[in-house]
Amino acid sequence: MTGVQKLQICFQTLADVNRLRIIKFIGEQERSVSEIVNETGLSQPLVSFHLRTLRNRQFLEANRQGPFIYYKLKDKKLLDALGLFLEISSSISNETLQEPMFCCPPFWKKQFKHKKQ
Amino acid sequence: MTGVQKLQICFQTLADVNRLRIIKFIGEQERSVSEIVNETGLSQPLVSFHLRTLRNRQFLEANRQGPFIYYKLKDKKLLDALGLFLEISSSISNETLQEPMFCCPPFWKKQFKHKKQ
DNA sequence: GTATAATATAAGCGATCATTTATATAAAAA
DNA sequence: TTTTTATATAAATGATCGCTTATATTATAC
Repeated sequence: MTGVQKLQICFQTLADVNRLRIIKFIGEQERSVSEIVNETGLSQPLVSFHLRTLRNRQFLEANRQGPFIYYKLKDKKLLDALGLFLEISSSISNETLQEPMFCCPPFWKKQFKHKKQ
Repeated sequence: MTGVQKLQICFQTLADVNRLRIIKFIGEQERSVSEIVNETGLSQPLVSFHLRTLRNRQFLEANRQGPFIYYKLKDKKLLDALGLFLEISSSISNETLQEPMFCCPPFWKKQFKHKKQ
C-alpha cells in the first residue's frame, strides 16, 4: 500500500463532521460512548458506527471498564495535524467553500448550462 | 461556517488518490494539464474535473500561457501538512487499513454475520 | 436464573462521489 | 477562415458513504 493510498484512507476517515466532532471531544480526555452521545446529540448506533470506523482506522483505541467502554486517541499528533489544517482551511473564503463541487444536483444544472452557439 | 465544517471540506477534497497524486506532482513545480495527464495516466476530462475541484476549494490556482494552463499550489504549507499525515498514517498497519470500514458490499455480508444463538 | 443498562451490529435507503463518453470552448497554426 | 491542439463542461452511471430503525451482545443488578 503506497503512501498516497494511506493518505487517502486517512483523509477519507476525517472527512466527516461527526467524526471530527468526536475526535475533538475525545482529544480532551478519554470518553465513554454515552458521554459522546450526550455531547454530540447523535443517536447511539450512529456514534458506535463512527467509533468503529475510527477504531478500525487506528485513530482510536477502546478499553472496557465494567459496562462502559472508554475511547481515547491513539496518537496525540493527530491534534497537531488537525490544527495545521485548521490554519490552512481558515484562509479559504466561506463563499467558495460552499459552492457545490461535484456532480450537480438537479436544481444546479441550469446555472452551469453554456449559452448555445 | 464552523472550523469543523471547513476541516471536513478540506479532508473531503484530499480523500482521493488521484487528487493526491496531482497535488504531489504540482507540488514540485507548476504543471500544465497535459503534463498532469501524462504523469498520471488519467483521462484528460478526469484530470480537468479534479483540477476544477482543487481549484474551487482553493488548493490550486491556474494561469493561462497561450493554449496551456498551468496549475500551482496556492499554499505550500499544504505539503508540510501532508508530510505530517504521512507520518501518522505510516504507523498504521496495512492489513487493518485494508479492511472494509463501511457498509458492506454483498460479498462481505457473510463474514459479518453473527452466529445464531 | 431474569431484568436492565451500555454498547455493537444488521439491513436498507437516499445522497453524493469518481469516472466515462461525448461535446464545447479557446487559442494558435495553416 | 479552417484546422488543430489544449482544456473545460455535460450528462449518465456505478459505487460508496452516512444515517435510521431494528435487533443483538455484553455486563451488572436483582
